[in-house]
Amino acid sequence: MIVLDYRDNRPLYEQVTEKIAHLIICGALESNSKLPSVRSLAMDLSVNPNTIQRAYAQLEQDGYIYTVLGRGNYVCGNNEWKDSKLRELSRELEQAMRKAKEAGLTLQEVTAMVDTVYASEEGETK
Amino acid sequence: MIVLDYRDNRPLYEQVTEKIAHLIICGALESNSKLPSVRSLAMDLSVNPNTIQRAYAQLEQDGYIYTVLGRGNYVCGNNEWKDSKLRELSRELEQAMRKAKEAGLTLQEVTAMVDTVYASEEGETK
DNA sequence: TTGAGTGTATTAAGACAACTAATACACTCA
DNA sequence: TGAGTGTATTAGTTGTCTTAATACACTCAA
Repeated sequence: MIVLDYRDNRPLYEQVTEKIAHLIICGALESNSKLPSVRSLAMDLSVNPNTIQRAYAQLEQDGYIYTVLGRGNYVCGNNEWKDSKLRELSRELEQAMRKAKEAGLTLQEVTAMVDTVYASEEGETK
Repeated sequence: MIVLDYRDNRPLYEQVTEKIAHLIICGALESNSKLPSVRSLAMDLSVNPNTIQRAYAQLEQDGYIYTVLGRGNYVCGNNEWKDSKLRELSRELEQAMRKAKEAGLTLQEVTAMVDTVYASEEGETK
């Protein structure tokens, strides 16, 4: 299911998190399907169960999966993770915008920035 | 000039940086006036000169002060730090905007956000 | 009820980075 | 030339991050 790269100097739990998130985004893991248990995946990858536990906790935090105690971990319904991520990024954007305004960024300048960012590719603004 | 707070768990150099930046922003330190030397301020605060050196380096990086080798550190001309900070925050804003767009934030939504942020106080957009 | 399978919590060891200090070096100017 | 200034190098201490070891708690089928 997953292969760890020990030359990668990022932590193991982060690699696991990223790879599983990628599988979910790609659609390789269907909604509500069961993920491998903490212990079995840990065995597969030859790491401690806590490492997988941390990755799963992160994935739950990010809205990719949900946990049922004593039963296992499951992939969230479609787009739940998308909404979660969008909300988070929107919060960050608004915070950055307020700080920039505070520092003196004018309405004209931020409007120009929006135009630039949203014109940089095809008009996929729905 | 400055009092360090040892209950504050932030690093000393950061406290020094912040307090001096505050004095400059408030106007308590005039443009082109000389700051205490690395060694004298270190003596005052009973810390190592390197700690002050690091704080001054940060302040220079942020555009608050400038250094003349062998002579000392001086407060920058008005608004130099302002421009520097504005540029930095603009970069961060644009980056946050691109990420949010990537995650699916629509043009309508970001436009609404701009309206909200820039309407929250009086129209000081010049 | 019980035991196998599951997630969770606590604690500790090792690696690593951040912070600060000690010290030596280099520049300016009276 | 020497006193005052900023700069660079190195090292010790401290704290944080990552991972593992281990024990605890929940679920469900037999």
